[in-house]
Amino acid sequence: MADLPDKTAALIDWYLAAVDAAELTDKRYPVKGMNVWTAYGLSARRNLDAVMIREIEATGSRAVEFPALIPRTEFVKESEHIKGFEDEVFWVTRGGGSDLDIPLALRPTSETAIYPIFALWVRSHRDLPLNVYQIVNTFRSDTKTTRPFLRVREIHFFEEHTCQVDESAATERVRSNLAAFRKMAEALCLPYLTIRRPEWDKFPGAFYSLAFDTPVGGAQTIQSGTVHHYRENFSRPYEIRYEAADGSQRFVHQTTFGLSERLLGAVVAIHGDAKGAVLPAAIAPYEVVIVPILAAGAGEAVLAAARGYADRLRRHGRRVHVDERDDRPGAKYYHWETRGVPLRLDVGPREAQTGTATAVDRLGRRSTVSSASLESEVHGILLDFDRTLRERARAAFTERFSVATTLPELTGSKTVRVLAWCGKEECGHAIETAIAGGLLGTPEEELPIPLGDPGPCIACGSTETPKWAIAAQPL
RNA sequence: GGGUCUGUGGGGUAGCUUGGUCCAUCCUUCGGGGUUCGGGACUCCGAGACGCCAGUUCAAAUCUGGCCAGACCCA
Repeated sequence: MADLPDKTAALIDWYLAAVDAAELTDKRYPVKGMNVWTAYGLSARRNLDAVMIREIEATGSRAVEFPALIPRTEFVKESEHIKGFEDEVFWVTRGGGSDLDIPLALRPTSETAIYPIFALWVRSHRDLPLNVYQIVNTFRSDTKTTRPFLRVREIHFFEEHTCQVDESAATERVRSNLAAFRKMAEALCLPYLTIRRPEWDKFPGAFYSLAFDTPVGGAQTIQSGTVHHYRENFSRPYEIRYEAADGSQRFVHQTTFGLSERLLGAVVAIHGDAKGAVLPAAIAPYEVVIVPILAAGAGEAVLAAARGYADRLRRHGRRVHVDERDDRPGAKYYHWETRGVPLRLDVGPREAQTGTATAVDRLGRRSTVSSASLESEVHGILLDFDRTLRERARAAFTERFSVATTLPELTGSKTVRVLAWCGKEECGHAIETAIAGGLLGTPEEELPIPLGDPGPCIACGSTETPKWAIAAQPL
């Protein structure tokens, strides 16, 4: 079995090989940026979806689904939005043998599909807030190099769209989304920083955009989600109005919250090691794989014990697989380690006889569990596994930021950089050029490294309105 | 968006300049058999490819064009 490329030396090469080896996706489909979801990968994705659904529904959001095709006439109503997306929209221009009178856009995102209908749904302040989400595929004709999960042209997209009575209610919805994402990231053991994007990089049409960025090594980050405040930018062109209690007609203030399979990519990139993927229990297709060790003569008793353990764990809601393939145990260990399974239980003649199992978690920690307390011990091991993953990722997270005080320092940077920025766009672009990446924006929360007040702008030296900002390269 | 390059079994390669000797080769993968089974087993038998579509030619993996996919560089 070929070893993976070194993760610290060549992160992207490691990532591509690790995703491939874990069989999370098959990238041989002959359309650029569109990959096949394998059974294993789809299972992980559905578990990820379940985490999103659980946390967003806890905040009162309900699932809807809108069509994938949007008439050009609706698509073009908000000018900033169109400018932002027109270069990457796939158009459907023919139906059967004839050209369509009105071309149909294959949604790159769903504002323009949803908002004409929101205008029908929202009549009164009693209809508000309107909080709905959908998990659908969206399409963007990205011209850059595509990468499984991180940059694809068919995106598995979670998008919440909301309508609120006014700006402050919308701001409150943004905060609620940030809190929901905090819980999702907790389940994925994923550290991140919430960053307010600069004006030129916000979502097209948004009032402001907040993004969740996770440093993954070197100066590189993965943007794993965004929350946008739209104010009335869309409700005006789409005429989403309501009658307030005082009888006046008002436009709603809107927000959106977007996530995608990038989260899965971020999880692989953050937790994976030299053996391959490492998946937190919340999204692992199998939380536990049982490997029966079928030494000559003891086969039946061993298999019976292994299957018995699996049944009991399944009754407790665990996702369990018994690897009964005719293969040697060592080969099976590597197989499941590459796929990131959190916990392995070995059951051989010894264990079958003593009523135990040998537990080895994906971090290589070994213990013996006894049949009598199987369910609770496995539960405890998985909790500890996630906790350790979280702590390990958090420790690495704090080391992935460093302060830069001059532009030349940004060149060839080995970490994400924290720097003082005056807020001017031209200075922002100078910073982006220097780091050969992006100015992610200004952090919305405390940074993981100690900081005083920001000094003069790293680009122009102005001391008027410097703020701490983050510069990085996209993976 | 512009440019350069690449595409050979499931994965990695040789062959391409100068068309025929080539349906090759190694490590793996897959199917079957046997010996095995507590950290990537061994062995035997077998399967499997020239990105796609045209063109040139007696003859195309090889030359030409278009398309698709991928990599890198520039904007």
